[in-house]
Amino acid sequence: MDKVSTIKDVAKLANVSISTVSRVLNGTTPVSKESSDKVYKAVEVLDYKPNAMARSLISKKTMTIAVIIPNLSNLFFPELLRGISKAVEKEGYFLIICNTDYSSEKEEKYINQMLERRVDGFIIVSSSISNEKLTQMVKGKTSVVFVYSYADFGYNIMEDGIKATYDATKYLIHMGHKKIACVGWRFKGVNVRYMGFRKALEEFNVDFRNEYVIDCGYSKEEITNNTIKLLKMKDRPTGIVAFNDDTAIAIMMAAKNMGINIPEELSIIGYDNISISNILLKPLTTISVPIHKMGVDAGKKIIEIIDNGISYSDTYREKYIPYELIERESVKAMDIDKLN
Amino acid sequence: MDKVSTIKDVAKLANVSISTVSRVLNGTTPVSKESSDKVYKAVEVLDYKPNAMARSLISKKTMTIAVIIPNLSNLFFPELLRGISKAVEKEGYFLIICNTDYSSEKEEKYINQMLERRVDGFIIVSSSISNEKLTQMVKGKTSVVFVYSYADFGYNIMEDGIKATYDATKYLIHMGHKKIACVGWRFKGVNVRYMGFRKALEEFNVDFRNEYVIDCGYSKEEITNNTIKLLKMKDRPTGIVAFNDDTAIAIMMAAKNMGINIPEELSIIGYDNISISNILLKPLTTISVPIHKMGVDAGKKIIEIIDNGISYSDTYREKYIPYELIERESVKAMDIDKLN
DNA sequence: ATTTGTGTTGAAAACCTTTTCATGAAATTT
DNA sequence: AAATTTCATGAAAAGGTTTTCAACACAAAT
Repeated sequence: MDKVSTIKDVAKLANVSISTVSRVLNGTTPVSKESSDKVYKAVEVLDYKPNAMARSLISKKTMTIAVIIPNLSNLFFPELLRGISKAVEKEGYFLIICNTDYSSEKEEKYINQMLERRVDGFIIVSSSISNEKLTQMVKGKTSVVFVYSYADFGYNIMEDGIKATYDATKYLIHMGHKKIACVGWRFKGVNVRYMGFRKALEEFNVDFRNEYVIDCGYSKEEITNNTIKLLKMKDRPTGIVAFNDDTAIAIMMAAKNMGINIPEELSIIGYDNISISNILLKPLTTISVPIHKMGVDAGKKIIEIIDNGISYSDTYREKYIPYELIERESVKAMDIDKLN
Repeated sequence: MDKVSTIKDVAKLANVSISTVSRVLNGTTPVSKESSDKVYKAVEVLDYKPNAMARSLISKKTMTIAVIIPNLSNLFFPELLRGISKAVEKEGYFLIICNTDYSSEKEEKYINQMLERRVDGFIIVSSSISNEKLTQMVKGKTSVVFVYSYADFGYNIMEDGIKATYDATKYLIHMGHKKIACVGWRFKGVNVRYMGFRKALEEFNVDFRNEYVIDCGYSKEEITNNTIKLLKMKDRPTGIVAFNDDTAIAIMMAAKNMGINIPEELSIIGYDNISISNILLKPLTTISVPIHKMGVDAGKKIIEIIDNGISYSDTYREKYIPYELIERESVKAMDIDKLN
């Protein structure tokens, strides 16, 4: 590679001091036309590009935001990313992407590395790090916006997940379903979606069955395998609450391969309303969350926090993001005679 | 925010010199156990994190790769990104994402900014910058891998686009279609997909009609509008070659809304085989390209180039990426009696 | 007892900027 | 004409590291 030139080279070629070069390039102090002309010419000739790192070292700003995100396969995340990207790029910030693969070790490692890079802020999506650890690692050290994370500090963005899943489950119940399964992930810790699911069953007196709650993490294979197992049960469910659309889609595919018709023989309700959910084999009935807008909000917010040096020492949330249930074609009312 | 501590603070607290701290942290030179113990303790107490920028300033490595990508909405790109991310993260590199929105001005701006940031390398996807400009901007200055870009220097990754589109079109022809449209973008410059399309028509003596070539850029709205116009023609095509799956999907949706059945009344063949193309309303027949693998390849290659300081002054391509035509359900053989 | 070698260490230069401070010249005021 | 203000400029410090060089203490070899 060609040697890249420095401000020194420019100064020498233009026959002025380093400070003068800096001044004309940044417009900080007036400089004589004569000098600035010489500088511009030298910059042109040398194709000089100021070293952003040296600059950041002084300004203590990197114009970089780290996005900690579990995965890029579930379309939810790229869609969110798109929103974030849109919001921050117009303010001149850049995004550095850290793919955690749902691993808390990786997440921890990446957060530390980003801290070393002195990024101006973090957008942490679906964190899998414990609250204590999170507090110890980032609280008071940098600006953070959490999306779908349950941190007890910092700015938090998400919808009311309990209520939303409650609504989804209620919908299935109201459509006459009595045998309702849920498939999702991370049932050990706090799981708002599971909580909403349980709450609805309880409130409407629908039997809860342990064998109807399917924990399959985030891998397509596991979802497929567990779904097959679930649907092979002698007394299989007539409705499934999937904790996200990605899962719902995998379930639909598994059902299709088993020759089970949706929604005639199996109803599915999803969660997220990712952009493809309405162009599927069977358009998906789902909880719609304004993904793109959430991304934009997160992007705007992190910049606001950075600029104003706000620090949320307690959990802060302006309000829950609104969501809505979108009826499409993956859920069917149970036949009257089949009820019970 | 808390004041972040520097190597100086550590040195002072541990009562050793700066150099010693650096040495124990980097393991460059042996240090007495006594000293290193003190250093580790001080690091712990101060929660010291070395400033990556100061470090890069010396090492001249940022461990950062810029990905210049036109868009995040077309699923092709997140999928590619996933591959790139997978390949580079295991080598300790991070990705900075630059979303150009298909605008060459933005692309230029971002490339320059990334040059200022002294990223170790670039992966430029579907560039819309002219060859001369590209040469002037990056040739010899940094490591680059191009994906789907037609640069006459640097490492280039893509499949044989002419042949692939030729095959797609040929397929439609062999299925008995005589009235074939194509819908895509950027017809002014070099457009390999268009070239392949034309070549097939010519070779198999199928009428070429100017009103059957639809240029709609990359926006869903334009695709939808132009498709509606196309399908409202008195003598509308029976088959469409879409230059990518994203476009094919938009066409399918438009057709659906017009009450036109696919494939009975209209056949569509796509290009890319993005992961959702087989779970659509009508599973899409398409040219399958190993998107994820291409991403991985691009990631591996850029690191190899960075590490070995290779510089491809001419276009270099190991070989064209293999592709295949995947038959699904969006194309139908024309009825014999309808032929002609 | 002198030389040679080994193992630890600190001072200072280097990386590339921005910014403060001081200086000197020119222009303005008294 | 002297005093003051304004303007343009350069030298040097600062930002936080790594690395080179020199120095020192001590052990080993002559």
